[in-house]
Amino acid sequence: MELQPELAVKDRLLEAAIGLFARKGYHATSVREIVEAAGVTKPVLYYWFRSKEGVFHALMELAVAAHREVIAEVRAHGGGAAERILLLGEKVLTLVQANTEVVRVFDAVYYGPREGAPKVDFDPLYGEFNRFLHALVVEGVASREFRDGDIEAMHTALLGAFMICDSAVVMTEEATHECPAIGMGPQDVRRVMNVVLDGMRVEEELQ
Amino acid sequence: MELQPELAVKDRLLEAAIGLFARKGYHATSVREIVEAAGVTKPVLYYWFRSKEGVFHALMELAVAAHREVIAEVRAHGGGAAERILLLGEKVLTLVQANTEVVRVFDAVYYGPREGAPKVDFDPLYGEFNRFLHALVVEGVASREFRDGDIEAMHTALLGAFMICDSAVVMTEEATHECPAIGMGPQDVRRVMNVVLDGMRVEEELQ
DNA sequence: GTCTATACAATGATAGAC
DNA sequence: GTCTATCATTGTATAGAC
Repeated sequence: MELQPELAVKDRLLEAAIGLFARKGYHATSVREIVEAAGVTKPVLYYWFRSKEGVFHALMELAVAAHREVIAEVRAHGGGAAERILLLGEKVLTLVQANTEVVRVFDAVYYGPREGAPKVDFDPLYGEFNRFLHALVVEGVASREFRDGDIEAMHTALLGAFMICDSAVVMTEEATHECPAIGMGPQDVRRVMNVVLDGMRVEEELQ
Repeated sequence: MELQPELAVKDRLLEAAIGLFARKGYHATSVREIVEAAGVTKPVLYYWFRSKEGVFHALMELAVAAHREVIAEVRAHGGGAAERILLLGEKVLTLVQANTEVVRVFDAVYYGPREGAPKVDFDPLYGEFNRFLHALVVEGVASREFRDGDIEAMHTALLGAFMICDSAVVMTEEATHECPAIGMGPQDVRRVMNVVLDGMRVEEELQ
């Protein structure tokens, strides 16, 4: 008994913070709102996390763990470079789809101003994804699955293809822009990334 | 005389706001900081703009005007679909490059939480770009310059290619992610978008 | 048009009782 | 561990003098 009684309150605070950070942003969310949503009082938050920023970093750790797991799965998976690239996009987007609120929080910090925002190292999230994708492109060129072309441009184009899909999932609500007629599920990431891959594959059966 | 004496103070306030919004974000920037940076006092800001949000909307109007002009230039330009798509990417990125601070402000609002942020209609900016790009893709398919493939996927992939280049320009400072070895100028947008276009062109001379 | 001075709500954080 | 009560600070915005 008394093993994990923390989880109740701590997780309630974290859950409340996710929702509020996603809706109002980190800066605009007050400690008072978080604790009210969690049904506790201010000192409780300062007890479990050291500060408002501590809540954010606890949230970050959870996201990094989930992200690492997905990358590891694709890393362990076999198949050609193109197929693994598609699998990577598909799996990460599935993760994004299951955690839109958390992604919204990170996107806001990533694209938002650094000053005044919580100090965050995005490398375990975006950096790892990015390096893995680059390695897959290099691998594909080495195995002559891809053309011996502009590797950095290929990498960047694939990254862009994934990023726009990711955005489309997270922005669904009011952003009419992004991808007009695409519902955006894991299958759609394949469609979009395949357009890029078509420009990378060696010349034989395109389509 | 007395023709445009407003411009001095008003523009100084606007310039100060751009810098602060870009560095600290809209919400985190206080009216006090803006007026101090502009060398005036608070009531002056409330006199020229109606509120803090009024400053933001004035900034938006300037951006929309510049953006509209660039789009119109490409619209008036001749050439094939692919060449006009590349020109569009190149020109808009040049505009982005010349106004990184302003773009940072809008990116933060676009990717950031809507609640608590100034109400903004992004359609004159992103929507117009998006629709024009889509039209160019449709045009290319109709003229058999592009393959008769997945139009929405092609459009989305091109959009992603441009967006990642745009991000790379704006995020240069501390974001090691995005595009690793690409400096990102107008030429680089062509490189990246060309990878996507290679997957769209009808089968003949790839490369 | 631009100033000084200030109203008034809300913020992040803490002291100290229980 | 969780509470009540309160701190100092900062936020947007305005009244009224010049």
